[in-house]
Amino acid sequence: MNLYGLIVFHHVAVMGSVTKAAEELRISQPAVTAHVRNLSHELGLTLLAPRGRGILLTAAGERVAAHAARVAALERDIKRDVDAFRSGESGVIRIAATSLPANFLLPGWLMTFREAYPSVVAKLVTGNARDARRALLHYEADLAVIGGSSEEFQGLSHRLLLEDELWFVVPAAHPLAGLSLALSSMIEQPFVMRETGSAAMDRLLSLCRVRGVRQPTAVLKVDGVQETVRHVAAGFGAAYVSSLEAKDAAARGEIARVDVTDAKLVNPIVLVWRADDPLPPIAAHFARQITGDGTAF
Amino acid sequence: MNLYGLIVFHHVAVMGSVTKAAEELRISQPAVTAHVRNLSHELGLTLLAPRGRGILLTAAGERVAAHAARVAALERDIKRDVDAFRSGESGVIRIAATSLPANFLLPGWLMTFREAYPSVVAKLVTGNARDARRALLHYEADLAVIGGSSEEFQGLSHRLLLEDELWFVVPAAHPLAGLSLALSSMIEQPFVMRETGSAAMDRLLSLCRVRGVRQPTAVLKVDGVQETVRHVAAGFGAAYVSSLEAKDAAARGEIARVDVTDAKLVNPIVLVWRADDPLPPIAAHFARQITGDGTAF
DNA sequence: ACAGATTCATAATTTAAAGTTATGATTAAC
DNA sequence: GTTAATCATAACTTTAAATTATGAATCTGT
Repeated sequence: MNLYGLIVFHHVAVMGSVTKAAEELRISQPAVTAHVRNLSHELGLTLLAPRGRGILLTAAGERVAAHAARVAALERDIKRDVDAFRSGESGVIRIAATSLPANFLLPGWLMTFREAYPSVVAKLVTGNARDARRALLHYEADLAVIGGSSEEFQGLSHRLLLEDELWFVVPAAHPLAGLSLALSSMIEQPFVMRETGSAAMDRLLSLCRVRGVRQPTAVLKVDGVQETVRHVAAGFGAAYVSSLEAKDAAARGEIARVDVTDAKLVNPIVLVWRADDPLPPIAAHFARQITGDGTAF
Repeated sequence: MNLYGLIVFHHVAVMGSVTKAAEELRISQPAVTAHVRNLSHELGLTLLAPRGRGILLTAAGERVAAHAARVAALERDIKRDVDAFRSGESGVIRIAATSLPANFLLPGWLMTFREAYPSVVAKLVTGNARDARRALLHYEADLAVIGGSSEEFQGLSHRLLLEDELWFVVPAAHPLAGLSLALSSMIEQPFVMRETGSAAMDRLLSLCRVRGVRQPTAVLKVDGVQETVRHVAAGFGAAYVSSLEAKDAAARGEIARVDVTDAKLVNPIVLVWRADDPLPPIAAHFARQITGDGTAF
């Protein structure tokens, strides 16, 4: 079915005149007549009847005109939505993130963003850094926020968002609480570790290998972001965690930091996106918000 | 916006392939590529991204594809409805009728028709014969059922549906009940008449004029179809009415017929339509039902 | 790793659609 | 009865949409 013919007929029906429809559409009157004739032939219905020196819609014409109005309305609606999408007013932001940013950074960022763009829909998938990069390359996400590694990657661009300090923490009442000491001493402590490798613990293990210090021993293996800190607070042992994870509990006096003078690592948290193709406008807005600059993404 | 381009893109989105979409649309692959390119340019959005040796929809593409699916669905819906309309399965029958057929004939006819065509919508306007003809000529109705006159009319065709007998009726207990007598005697009775001229009473008045008999005298003027018979039954006087109006009351013994030997008129009831243009299919079906033949309307 | 097949994009060309101007028939208006 | 308005038709031009042919990139299977 020729939908443009329907749109032309819609104008004829609304104006009640072939000539007026032609003026509105900025085409000639015979062009409108031809469209109506073609549509009429295609549908097998007589749409117009001569009425005086003008025209009048037949019953079939009235019925088809009602449908034509629906098409015109749908077209307007699509146009409106596409404009909103192009300008970045609405759309879907698909984000892949590792657990630290997914739990400690993105909730706040997305909340702020939502105030400026209320019609945004965010889809957040949490996984490890490899999952996140795979999601980007498989077009399952448009942005990734990855904590713990800032390696270059084929086809991906990245940008440092912040450098998260890694802290050794112990229960608040622990003898080492608040002290300064060397890694070799700290490592003697029993550690609470994440079951699935966390970026922080990976960094610690490789640091020990480099320094020739023995590997830390796990007194407890837990799963989940909050659980490590909770179990430290409960007295199970020390842990090596992101300052973001530890900050709140430390402020509440549940755990305490230990200053290990020869192990001051930071955990880079980077924004990653596909290097080649442009971000959806709404995702670009979000990226500009969290990087705080007007770089083209 | 080029809606056909959207339809083409819809096929690409559904098939996930330019080539498969081209096969489905029975056009060449470069034609599909060109449509997508044009649409992309028109909307100012990148819709497709190369993915391996195929393509993948971008976020914008997904969003536009969702709209394209709506357009495709609407097109199917319109096609379905237009087919139903063309075949006469559905549609609107606009009927203009005079009061007698509107009250005594059309209710039954429309009820029967509705059983065969449940999705029909009937619009019935009641008026006098002139109103009904005007409604036809002004395209406000497609069919008219007119009682009482069967004159030719410019631009209108007609067909006799039935010949309704006109009866003189009196209250059941009236001395004339069931008798045979001449018009000159009958006319002495006081008559119940319709306020607005009914076809039956018009015929009676002109008959009296032709026969040189004096005009009947009105003992009561009422308005409405049923009211005349009711007031006769109540004993107000005689009346000259359609057999259709009187039949039920006569069968219930509320009124009685008087056989006036020299005044046996019939009231032709005709179906009328515009001579020049074809009836809407559904109206043609209805016309065939009530005429009981397969004449082309 | 390489030959062959698949998929999409581009270029050149043809075909079909859509648009134009000019003009005629019909009807309304003065 | 003349004039103006409206739509339909015809002849022609322009634009859009299709075609075939071909090239670049990528996957498949040996």
